[in-house]
Amino acid sequence: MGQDLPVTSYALLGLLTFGDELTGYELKQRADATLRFYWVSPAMSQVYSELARLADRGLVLTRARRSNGDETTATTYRISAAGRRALETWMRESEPGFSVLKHPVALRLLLGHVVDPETTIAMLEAHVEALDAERAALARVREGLRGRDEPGQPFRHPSLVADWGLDYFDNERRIVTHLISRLREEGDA
Amino acid sequence: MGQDLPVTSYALLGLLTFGDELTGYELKQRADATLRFYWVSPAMSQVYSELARLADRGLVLTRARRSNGDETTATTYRISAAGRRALETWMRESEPGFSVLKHPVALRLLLGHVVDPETTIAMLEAHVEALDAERAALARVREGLRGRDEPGQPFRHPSLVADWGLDYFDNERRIVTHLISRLREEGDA
DNA sequence: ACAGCCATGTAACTCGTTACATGATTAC
DNA sequence: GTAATCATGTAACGAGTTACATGGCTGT
Repeated sequence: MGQDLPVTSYALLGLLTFGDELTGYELKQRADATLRFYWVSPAMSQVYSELARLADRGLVLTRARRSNGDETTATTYRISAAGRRALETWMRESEPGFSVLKHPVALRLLLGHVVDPETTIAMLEAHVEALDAERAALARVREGLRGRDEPGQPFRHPSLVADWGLDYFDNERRIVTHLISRLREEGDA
Repeated sequence: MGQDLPVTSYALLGLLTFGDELTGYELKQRADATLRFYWVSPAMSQVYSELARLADRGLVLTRARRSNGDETTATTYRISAAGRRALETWMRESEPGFSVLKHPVALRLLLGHVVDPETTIAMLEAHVEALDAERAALARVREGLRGRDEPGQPFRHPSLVADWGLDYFDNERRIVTHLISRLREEGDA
């Protein structure tokens, strides 16, 4: 039956459990706003192909929207009862597995002996700036959940995850800043 | 010339800059010990195909080891001068890009409204255990670098990255433990 | 009129995985 | 003798990307 799907499929399906009905385009935007921080935001083309597969298996239902005359320009998707069951079974019965981190900055620091110290320091400084920008983007998302983020409310769990993410960014910034000063001290010595 | 390679190729090439000569098998072990925490440890089969590609481009040099009679059972790889240049150019001239995190536990917490609170709490508790195990594995790696981890010594940078990783694990544990108590309080209310 | 966003998809391709296949050496 | 580890690869496949192609609608 519910032949196993990749995690990204379930992730997209999960984004449809917040009570609304979205176009592929809108789903991509939601993924960019949330999923991106903890998983990946699939390319536009993949969003469409995943939705097609989910529809194929009856896990989402489609509806034509905005029919002007004969032209149908948009299709919206909503999760089906079977989709909810499949998602719940997946959550309950499969192992999450451990996180996979692809951290190009850490990788390059590992190989720091290949370049001069200034290059490494500059890279870490740029990383701090990037972290600040990402943190700010997540903070805006978090703010958007205010008012519906209490226990029992619809965005309770998204808020918890966003708080986790913000804390992660704060800690990462602290570590990297500390690494920079360690490297600077070596340079002066 | 140095047609662009995927990051994983450069990562493997970088693991050969620590002054020794390894078989594919040994390189995989080194990747499991280090790369795994900040990047990915490629499958055995990919290690061999990446090495073949690197050799093809002259970035690594091969040598037959352990020839008993006529049989050659192992090939070792070392980085070439061209390989060092290519790696340095890559480090200096390409943008690292931002980290990609695939965090199945965060993803499932995001969708916590789909299952009952106990399921979510149990998942987070299992995650704490997994974190402890990973932290311990990294701590063993870090210990193995003691004595060669001072500024100017060969494992300086690997040590910095390992310290970063340990700090990350500590912080993650703290956050997740806190999330568990938040969820528990809600359950009691 | 033109830019930018909304909206949908196809095609080609690469990365990386699992499964499979083989065989030598070492430890108990 | 048999299990684990060392050692090397091939083949099939799937996930996910970029590039390409198309067109409507909205604001200036």
